Amino acid sequence: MSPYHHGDLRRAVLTAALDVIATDGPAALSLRDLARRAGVSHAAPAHHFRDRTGLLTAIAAEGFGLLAAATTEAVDLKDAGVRYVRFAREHPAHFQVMFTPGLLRTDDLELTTARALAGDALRTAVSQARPDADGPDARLTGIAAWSVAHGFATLLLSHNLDEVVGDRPPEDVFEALTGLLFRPA
Amino acid sequence: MSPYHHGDLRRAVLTAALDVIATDGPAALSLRDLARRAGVSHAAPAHHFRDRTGLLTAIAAEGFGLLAAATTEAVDLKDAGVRYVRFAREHPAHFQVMFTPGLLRTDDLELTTARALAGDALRTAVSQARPDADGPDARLTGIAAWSVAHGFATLLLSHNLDEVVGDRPPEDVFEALTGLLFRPA
DNA sequence: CGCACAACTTGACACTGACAAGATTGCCCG
DNA sequence: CGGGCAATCTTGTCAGTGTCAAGTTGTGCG
Repeated sequence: MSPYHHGDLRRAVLTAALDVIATDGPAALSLRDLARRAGVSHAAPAHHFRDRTGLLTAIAAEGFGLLAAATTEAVDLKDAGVRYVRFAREHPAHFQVMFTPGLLRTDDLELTTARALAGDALRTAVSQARPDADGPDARLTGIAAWSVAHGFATLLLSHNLDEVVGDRPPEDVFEALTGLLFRPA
Repeated sequence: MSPYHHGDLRRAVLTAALDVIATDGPAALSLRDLARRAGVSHAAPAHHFRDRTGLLTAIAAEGFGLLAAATTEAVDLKDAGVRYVRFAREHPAHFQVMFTPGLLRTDDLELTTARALAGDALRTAVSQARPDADGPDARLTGIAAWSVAHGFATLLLSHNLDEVVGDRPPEDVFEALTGLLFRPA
């Protein structure tokens, strides 16, 4: 079961890639550099991921799995949003890659199933919050909630909220923000 | 004033770059390819943009300028949001680059001033909507509105709303969405 | 007219992703 | 227990890229 030479090269390359992406973005990623970090030859990673796109696709699929797991445990819609933001903060590399389709093999089976799983978790949270409105209204509510959480998370990771958030936990700011949103203007 | 050989190589490279980014993302961008498209030697673009980062920084700065111009004309906060979404849809390459700091020279003067200008336009729209609440509450309102619009725009460009939006103008969907958001739950 | 400067070219180097072919190692099955 | 077999990894190579240095060409200005 366990590979022989390195122990688990696949995992090693993945974590090294996540490290690079989290600090310098996906553009700074180099397969040869990852190979060097793992102490293997330059072509070894290709055997596990096929190519650069394959590696990023694997990361995205893993990310959607983690996101689905986190979201499923939410007690209500606001909690789901908080968990979404927390996921983005704790797994910035996954998050960034997940929503950059230009880097991915979008028809990959593992990726599409993981993404569907995460989508189900979100829809469940929405239907719990508004059991009355099924149909198009519920779908719009889902997009609204998703947009708020996703926008906040994205702006957070792109360092556009640094001054406003300060040293507070971003999830607290987000929670305050949602309370503001669902009040009448 | 006008360059001699090409006419206006700077603009030609910029528009070619925007074209590539809009269809295949910033990762697919190659300075040598842009030079070929413009019919110049491989090192010609460097003279105008210094390097790859410089080109992307110039695109981001231009994008913030365009966004500021569009947002300034908004009549109220909802309109500002609609314009934000429309900007993302009409200038997807700019938008994508603007919010990927890993690709940019973040301390570039043109970039920071253009970004500040766009920020002012947003804050003005927020203060028009809520002239009573100045202070931290207004800042939170600004982030909330920004998050909704930015999240919707980002999900739209990453093709996560394709089925829901269908062939309707995305701005209409966004407008319906905001109406839903500012009602009490 | 000629001169300084901006715009562009040519050439080179290190690095990268991808592919092909060979070597090594652990595992399975007879 | 041992021999083949497949997975894992290596070595070598090729085209393409970004970037730098140095040379060329055209242009406007004094």
